[in-house]
Amino acid sequence: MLVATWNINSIRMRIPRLQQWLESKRPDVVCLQETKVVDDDFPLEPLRALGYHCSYRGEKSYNGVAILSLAPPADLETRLPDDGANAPCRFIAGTFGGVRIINIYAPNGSEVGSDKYAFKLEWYKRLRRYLDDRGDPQGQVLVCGDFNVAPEDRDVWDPGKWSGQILCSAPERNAFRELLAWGLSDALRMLCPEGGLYTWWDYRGGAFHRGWGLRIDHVLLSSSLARRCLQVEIDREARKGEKPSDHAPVIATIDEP
DNA sequence: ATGGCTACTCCTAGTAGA
Repeated sequence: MLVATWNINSIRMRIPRLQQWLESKRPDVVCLQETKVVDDDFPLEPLRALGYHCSYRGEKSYNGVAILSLAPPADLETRLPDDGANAPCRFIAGTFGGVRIINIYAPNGSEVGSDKYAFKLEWYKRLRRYLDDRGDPQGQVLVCGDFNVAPEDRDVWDPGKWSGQILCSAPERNAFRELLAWGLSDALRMLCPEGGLYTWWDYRGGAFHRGWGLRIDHVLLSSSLARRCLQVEIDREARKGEKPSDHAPVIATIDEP
C-alpha cells in the first residue's frame, strides 16, 4: 500500500502536475494540503478520470485538505470534533484497507509569540486530544500531512539560523513530540537517520537548488504499521521544473498484513 | 537587515505562507 502526503499549494494551479504524478506513482492514498478551493470548485473530474475517489473540505483562498484514494473511504471525518463552525479546514480522516488515515495541515504559526503561534500550539493540543479520545494506538493508525514543524536540527538546512525560529522553536518541537508520545513513529526517521532530507524549500532565492530546505511534512505510524513500513521516499523530482509546489511529496510503502 | 516567490482575492495591492 502506497500512502503519500503532499502540500500542493493550490490544487487548481497544480492539476496538470498532479495528474502526471498520479499516473506515474499510482499511490493508493494521497493526502493533500493547501488545496485552496471551496468544495463546489474542487476539480473532481480529472481526478475521477484517473480512478481516484475524492474526499475533501476546503475554503476560499486558504487551507483546505483532501484525500484521493483508489478505494472509497470509510468513516470519513472532515473536522476535529472541537472545531468551531468557522474553523479553518485543516483536518480530514478516513479508513482505507483497515488503516485509519488522518490528514492534517497544521497551522504555520507566523512568528514565535504571535496570536497565530498560540493558535498553532493549541491546535496541536487538540489534535493530541483527538487521538486520545478517538484513536487506538494498538490499531492501524497513520497521521500524515504538513506539520509545519521541523522536529530536530537534522531536519533543518541551517540550524543556527533557524534556532528558536518559527517551525523550529522548542514549544513547537515539544508539541510534535507529544503526538509521537501517543504511540506514533516518524516513518522517515525510522528508516533514514541522515541529515539533508527536506520536504519544503522557499520559492525565493533559488532555495531548492541551494539545498536550503526544511523537513516539515511527515508520515507518522502506529506500531503495527511501523513494523510493516518498507520504504519512505521524499519525491524531490516533484519540486523541480515549471510551477512546482514549494513542498515535495512524501510517499510511504506499507506491506500488506 | 532588506520576505528578494507564489497564489490568493469583490484583483493591479495587500495578505499569507514557512
